[in-house]
Amino acid sequence: MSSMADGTTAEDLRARLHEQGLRLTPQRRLVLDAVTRLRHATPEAVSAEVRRTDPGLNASTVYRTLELLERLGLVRHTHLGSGPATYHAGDDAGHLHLVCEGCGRVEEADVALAADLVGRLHAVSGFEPDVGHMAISGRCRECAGQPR
Amino acid sequence: MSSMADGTTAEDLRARLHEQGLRLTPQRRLVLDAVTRLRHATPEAVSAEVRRTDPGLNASTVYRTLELLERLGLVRHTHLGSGPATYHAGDDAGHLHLVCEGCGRVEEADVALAADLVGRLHAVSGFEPDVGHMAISGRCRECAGQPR
DNA sequence: CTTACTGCAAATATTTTGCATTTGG
DNA sequence: CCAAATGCAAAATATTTGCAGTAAG
Repeated sequence: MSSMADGTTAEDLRARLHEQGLRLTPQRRLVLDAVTRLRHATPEAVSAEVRRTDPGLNASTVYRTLELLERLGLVRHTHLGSGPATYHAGDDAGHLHLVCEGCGRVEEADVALAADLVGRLHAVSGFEPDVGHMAISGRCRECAGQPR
Repeated sequence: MSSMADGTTAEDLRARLHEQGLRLTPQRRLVLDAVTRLRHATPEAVSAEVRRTDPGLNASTVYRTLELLERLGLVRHTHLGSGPATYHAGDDAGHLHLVCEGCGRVEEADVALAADLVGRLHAVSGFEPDVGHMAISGRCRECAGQPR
């Protein structure tokens, strides 16, 4: 019940680590699992999730592991507004993040919606947006009318 | 040399404050001046700037003042990547922020470039983006090719 | 065995808060 | 005068780091 297609991801993980003389530890497996399962999880949330399995797993290990997994290209992080960054599995990168200033919820939207913007930006200033990393704040349908 | 058209802004500030029974203090004037002069300044940068005039001005006053000015609609903040938020004068809001992951520089672009995206998002999910608050990370022309 | 990894505790960095004193109006 | 604002110091939050012990391969 802890994983679905995670067998593949775990193999990936092992392979990527060994390529660089690094080791596959239970902690690293747990962190990757948690990020995959939770979407848009803060380091704090990841810690809470992994501790359900290993209550002794330390926060600094979570931070170090997230950083490592990002270097390996297995997870990515985005800054959604004021709080801590949120992490998501790397193969889950193909969407825009819509952050509601009213209720704080995070929606996702197809990156294709930004195709026009990407093209224009590139034409105008040579800037190459990292679309999957883009956080757009605003108001969701429900919060749209309300004052604040 | 400390202000150009700031006389207007200072009047604005006084008026807005008095509307709500609040007071115009030298500290508040200095903070608004600094935000206007520096573009995209972190609270830290604002502190440094105001201390050039008033070395005793406390950091917590800067934080409190930035929050106040934002409530009054005179400044806005944006989260540009990992660091602290950056503040800019409110009437300076009409641009997108392009943050380069390579060199860290912040470019600005016309909000009109995002018109298509805004329309599509609204159509698809009812989401109303706050365009002036949008931070887009990616690679600027200079850093575009490079590995990382 | 060897060296990478973890846990822990302490150090940083950033922002917030309570309270006594000062000050704008 | 009096309520609002500041300065200061301590608290809260978020993240990083050094190091001694543990464990992957």
